[in-house]
Amino acid sequence: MPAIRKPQLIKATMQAIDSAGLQKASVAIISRYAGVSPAIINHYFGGKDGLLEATMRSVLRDLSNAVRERLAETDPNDVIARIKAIVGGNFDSRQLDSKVVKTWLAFWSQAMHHPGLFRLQRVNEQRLLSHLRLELKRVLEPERAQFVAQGIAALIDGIWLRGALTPGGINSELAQRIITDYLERQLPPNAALRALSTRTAS
Amino acid sequence: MPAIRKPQLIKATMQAIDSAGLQKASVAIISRYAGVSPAIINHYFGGKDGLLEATMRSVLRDLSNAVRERLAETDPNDVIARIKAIVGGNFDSRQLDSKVVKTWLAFWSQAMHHPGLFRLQRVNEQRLLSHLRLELKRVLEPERAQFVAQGIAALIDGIWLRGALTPGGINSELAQRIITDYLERQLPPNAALRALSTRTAS
DNA sequence: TTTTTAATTAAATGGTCGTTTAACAAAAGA
DNA sequence: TCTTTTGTTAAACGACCATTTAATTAAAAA
Repeated sequence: MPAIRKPQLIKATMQAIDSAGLQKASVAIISRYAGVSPAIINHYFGGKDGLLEATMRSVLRDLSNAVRERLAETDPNDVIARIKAIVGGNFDSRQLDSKVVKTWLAFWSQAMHHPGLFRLQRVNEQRLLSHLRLELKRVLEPERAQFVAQGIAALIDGIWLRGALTPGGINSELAQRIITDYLERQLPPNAALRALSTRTAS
Repeated sequence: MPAIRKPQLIKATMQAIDSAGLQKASVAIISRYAGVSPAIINHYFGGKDGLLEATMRSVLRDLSNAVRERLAETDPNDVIARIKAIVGGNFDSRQLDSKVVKTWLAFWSQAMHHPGLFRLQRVNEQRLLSHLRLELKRVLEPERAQFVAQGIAALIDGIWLRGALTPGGINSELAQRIITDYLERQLPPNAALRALSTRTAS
């Protein structure tokens, strides 16, 4: 099993979805993008369903990797910076090309009626929420942290959703400005300082 | 042409999408939900595409009607109340059942690759934005109004999107609380008063 | 080099798709 | 009532679908 084939087919799947839509992304079209025979999809993924699930997994993994990378190089005690890192990871330029955004939306819609994709989507959604809540709890009361986390998550997904239908795609800078602005108006005036002093006191 | 058929088929389409997804919503399945023959779809809508477009148009029309109704019975000079009316219309209980939300999302995803649906979606999106901007301009500077309008629109769509994958569906009360909270933190402290006094002075 | 295994494909299969055609039923008009 | 129009359907059509089979090519092992 050449290690090249799987990523190659996943990329071809995204191209097919980008240009024809999930509806018309048949194994014939996908394999044509990959320059291989249709039968090979069954050989590597056990069927079209397996390929689609792998493709969605790939999109979600890349996204959460972008978040993880940014969190890793952010001061563990700078709450505001950490939330901005989470947001920034969700608007990482590598993830914002049309191919990825359209695939993401197509799968979100598909997940409603596909248990495998549904579970994937849900796990990811919960992880985003809990990352946000974890940081927010250091500067807000727990229930308030939950509330704001939901607001930020809705903003992220809403901007992605609208970006999928905007000719120019997602405006990463504007997106982060909207969310940062939301965040700053939710935090107490000196939240950054308080978070730091809490740490030094413990 | 019995006037009953068209709405009947549109409703059947939403039922099919709700329970099987747009992918598997074939004319056979849709017509079975409507209790008629598959051929009748071509007779009334000229083809499956016509039915899908009519269904999307129906969903979007119902939504903007809900907004219009609420705006009509709101004081034209109470900016905050008017924005809340727009938001409330987008979370009207009549529009929030699974059938409608799933159909909405399926079409949003579909619109990316279907010029007819794309145009529909885009017109609606712009109308929401301009309704919001119009009101916000009375209490905020124009560019700030545009900024906040985008934030509110993203929150609305993001909450719908996330609601489509939440087992319990959209929590209308929480949704409106999140957006109202956002709005109030964006407005100057006495925005309501200022808007009113502007009117009485003109 | 020969043999064996792995990767790939062309072709065939059964199924479902959306649409069309031609026949049938029901209602409306004469 | 008889005729004509309208609404509806069953059946057939060709196209495309995902998947399987058996044959072919390429790589690895002997």
